[in-house]
Amino acid sequence: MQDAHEYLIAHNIHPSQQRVAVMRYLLDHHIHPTADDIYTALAPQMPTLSKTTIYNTLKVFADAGAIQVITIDEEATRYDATLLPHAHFKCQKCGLVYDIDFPANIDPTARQPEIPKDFELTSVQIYYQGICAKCKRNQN
Amino acid sequence: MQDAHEYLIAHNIHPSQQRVAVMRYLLDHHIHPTADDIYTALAPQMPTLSKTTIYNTLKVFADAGAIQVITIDEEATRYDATLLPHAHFKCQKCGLVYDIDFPANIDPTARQPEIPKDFELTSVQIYYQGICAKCKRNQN
DNA sequence: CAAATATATGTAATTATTACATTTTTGTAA
DNA sequence: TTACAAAAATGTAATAATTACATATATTTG
Repeated sequence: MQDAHEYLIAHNIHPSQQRVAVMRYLLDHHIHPTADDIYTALAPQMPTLSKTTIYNTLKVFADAGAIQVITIDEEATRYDATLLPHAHFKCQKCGLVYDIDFPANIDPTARQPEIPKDFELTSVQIYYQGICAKCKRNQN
Repeated sequence: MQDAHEYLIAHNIHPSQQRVAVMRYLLDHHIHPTADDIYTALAPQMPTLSKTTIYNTLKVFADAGAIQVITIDEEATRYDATLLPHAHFKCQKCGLVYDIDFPANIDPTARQPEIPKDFELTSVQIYYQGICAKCKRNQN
């Protein structure tokens, strides 16, 4: 559980009240929330909070490389403050997105040999889909 | 360049005129089109074609496992008739999505050891992002 | 303090996608 | 072939995520 304030400063992001709140939420809830999830969670304690602010803030974070943008879900973009490389698994029944260790033999910080040499690589995302254990158990 | 009609039958999909047209487009254009791309391309030759039909058709294809659904792009879902496992690279400048060979040491048809044993795996998508060679050259 | 800049807010627009009711086409059996 | 049922296609309207934009508030700096 890191300090959101420090984390923002470390990424050269001015730590406004709203930004700290959003970042704290992301650091404390590794559930890959959507913009709406974050807004719904924070709005009660921040009556003037605007959903546009959530979107603006997430864009600032993403542009600064402070969070990962996850597009595994067709419906809505999800966000993840964990920068350590890891993959994601989306359950097709319940919709939950799980963290998965990165495949041992892929080093996402290294150049991927399959990509043409004159392409510049910025990020690697690995998305698995299937059915999670809980949903498998509940199947009739 | 495969025959769309045969391809549909091989996947137990009734080959209506519209479905054949959509599948033919996907087989002939490996550009990872959006639903709108497909509609825009086919509408001139099929005056009664409806965009809803495009969406319905793509859902039928996806459910039958005849195409891949690609969510690398935040804006719109993209579709790919190539079933051979491969990764994708999205250029952050021009937005083009390129095909990339799958990492040699990942066999997507095999069980991925990082996933819990009681999870059922259906698909693996690997998405790279960065800047393609063409856009790098055109940078000023 | 005052001006400039950065950040936040609210409303309205945009747009991909889906829901749903209706129409058309296709397959089948009398 | 004709009639009926099922499948597929169509059009319109709704939904919902995201963005554009104008305005307001807060913060920094001279």
